[in-house]
Amino acid sequence: MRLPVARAVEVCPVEVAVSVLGGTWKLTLVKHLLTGTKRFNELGRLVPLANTKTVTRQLRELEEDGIVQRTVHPEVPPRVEYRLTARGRSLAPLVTMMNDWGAEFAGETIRS
Amino acid sequence: MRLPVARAVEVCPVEVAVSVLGGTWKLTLVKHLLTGTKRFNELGRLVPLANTKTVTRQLRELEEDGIVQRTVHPEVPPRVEYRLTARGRSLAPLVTMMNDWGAEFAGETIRS
DNA sequence: CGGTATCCAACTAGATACTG
DNA sequence: CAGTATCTAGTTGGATACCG
Repeated sequence: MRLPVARAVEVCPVEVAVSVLGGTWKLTLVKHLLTGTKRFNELGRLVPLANTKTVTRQLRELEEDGIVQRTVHPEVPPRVEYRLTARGRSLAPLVTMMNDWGAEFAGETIRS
Repeated sequence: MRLPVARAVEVCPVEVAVSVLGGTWKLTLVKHLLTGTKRFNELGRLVPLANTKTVTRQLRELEEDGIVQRTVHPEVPPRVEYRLTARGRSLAPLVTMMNDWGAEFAGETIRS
């Protein structure tokens, strides 16, 4: 995981996407951000199995990769907002497909 | 990674898909299998950065999850073929999207 | 509120060598 | 050919506590 883009693309562009999106919670975070700007603890509540450290790291990597934009509002108490960039919003169809495929898979698996 | 399906789906169906498909080479293997049945070393050559151990494990997990079917032909030398199941073929649109998105991402990233 | 720091367990991945 | 065995390095994730 986290192969440099330049190498990944030589093997296969699919690898690039896996490299950028492959963190355990990344696509779920993107999914929630597709419904609008969110604050840090809001995202944390939406992904209850991940702890703050994990959420922080994955958001920072998404930021580095230009998927997410982080805005700090200098207030007390602090307010930090996360929103998708244009590149992040371009993931909408992909997230929808993964969501549908995952729901289908879970339905079949749990029935059997 | 590799959250049990039953828990993942409670959080979000996207997590299910990530759990099943999130291995570093899994989607690339699926992509190559979409073009037809392949033998073990053929797949290995198509994913040159992964070693045999890694390819083996990821194929086995895909098999457990009903994405890939493994057929051993009792010959000398041995021949083992991997093909997608119906569930595996249902990933075709997803793989295409990831491929296109990855290519786009790499293009933008390398240019800048 | 939105994180960091620390420490630690578990898993992943790779190199290399070997086998039925 | 299609793996397995062994050993090791590196990454991910989690619990808990603390900070500006």
